[in-house]
Amino acid sequence: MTPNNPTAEKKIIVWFRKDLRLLDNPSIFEAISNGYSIIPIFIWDSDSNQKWAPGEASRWWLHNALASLASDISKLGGNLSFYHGDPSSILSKLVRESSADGVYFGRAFDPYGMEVEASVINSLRSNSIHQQSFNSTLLVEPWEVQNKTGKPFQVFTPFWRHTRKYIFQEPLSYHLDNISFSDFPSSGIALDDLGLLPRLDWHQKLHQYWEVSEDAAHKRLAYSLSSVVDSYSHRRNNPGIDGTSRLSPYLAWGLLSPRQICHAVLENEPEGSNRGQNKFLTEVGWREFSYHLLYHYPTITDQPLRPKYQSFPWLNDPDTLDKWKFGNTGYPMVDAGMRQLYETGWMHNRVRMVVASFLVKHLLISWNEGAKWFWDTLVDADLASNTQGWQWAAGCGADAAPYFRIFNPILQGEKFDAKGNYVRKWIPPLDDVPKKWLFSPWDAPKATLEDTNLSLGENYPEPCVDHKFARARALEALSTI
DNA sequence: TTTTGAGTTGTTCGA
DNA sequence: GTCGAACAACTCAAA
Repeated sequence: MTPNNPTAEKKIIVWFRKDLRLLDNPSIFEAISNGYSIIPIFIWDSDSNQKWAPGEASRWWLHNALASLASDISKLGGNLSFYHGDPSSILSKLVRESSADGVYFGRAFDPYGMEVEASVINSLRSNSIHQQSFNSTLLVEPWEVQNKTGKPFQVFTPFWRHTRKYIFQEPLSYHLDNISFSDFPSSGIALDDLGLLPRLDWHQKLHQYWEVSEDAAHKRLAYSLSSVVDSYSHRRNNPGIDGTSRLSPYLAWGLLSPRQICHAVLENEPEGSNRGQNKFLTEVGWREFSYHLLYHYPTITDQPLRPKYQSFPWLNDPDTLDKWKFGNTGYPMVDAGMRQLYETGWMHNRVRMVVASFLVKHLLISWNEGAKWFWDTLVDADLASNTQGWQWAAGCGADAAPYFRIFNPILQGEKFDAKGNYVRKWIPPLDDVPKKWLFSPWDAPKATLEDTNLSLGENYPEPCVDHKFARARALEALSTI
């Protein structure tokens, strides 16, 4: 569509969704390529009735990411506008008012995002408004990959064998100075009026742990390249050190693209064949795999991928669930993880597996409960990865792991937090407890504990379940299905 | 269609 | 303390 007056400014609306960045953004690239000035907007379209509406920590991150994006845009002479409501009607109205040529946006792959998108496409089409969508968040879109029988993959390794080649992509090349923003005045509302920040101010503390901006994402990426990637295959398992990328929250709202990450890693080692690099890139692959699964099996957010798990005899035990949520199970490795999560909005990946296995197998509480809690408390909450991770832990997902794999929370601590830095950091009463009893303090002789600050049942709980008993009970429950 | 090989991240037991 | 086997047979991908 061309404007009636060729000398008039050509305008396009860029609808930011889960791609809150200026670099490597296909909507922006396309706008530049076509000589458009951009009207940048964000629409908050969730309400409390919507299933899997972003959780509290995620909204905190979103709020700050939007503030940062708005500031970056204003430095370039633009103005990011915010709207609250139904994207279809907002976009149609905005195109009319601004006489923009149309709308560019990134595609979604989660059930709700796709529903919104379908309705937007219909509504714009029926109003003869030009719209174009792009892949702005994945290396490869879920429908581009299939196995030889034409079906979606359900096992990671063959999936990655087919998709790994997509790591060799160049980020889109353009200069920020070449972006031109339209001076169309904002008809939106203030960021604060989107109501993203939780009413309780527990989120205030998150600021001390996270810098939320596109710049910060690149700083962290640079740190990962210098100090994480090469030693990733072993250091990533130790939760007491800074051995992981911590890029997940930046990826979740698209402050960084997976393509940017892969490209940066491969600049040092073009084949990506160094062990640490390969492992690191494989984690990006797991994110892709999670989206692949969510797209092809959208019910897995709530239902097990393996149907026979529908009859699993989960326990309904709110009191014990609460102990787990707030880090009071009495198992230091589990509690350290849950406390780190509640305090910082993030948990080390190794510990996520331990706490998930504990909830699902030791406590026999449904993975749905764990997924909901993570969804609400993680700053990196991502529906695809969260769903995939929890189903994996519960054994009902796309993973052929044998069912008898039950993490031993004591051994996991001894193995991966060998020095005890991690549990001591998050559970101060354990400070003086000797290493031998650090992960199972209830086994320590009374005399040993007398020399420490630890007082079981007072400043740290007794274990809420016996490991041996719980393991046997889990195997028994698993044998019933 | 049938068959075969292989599968992110583990634990326990006994030699 | 270390090491290999058993756990118990499942599901998917590909030949």
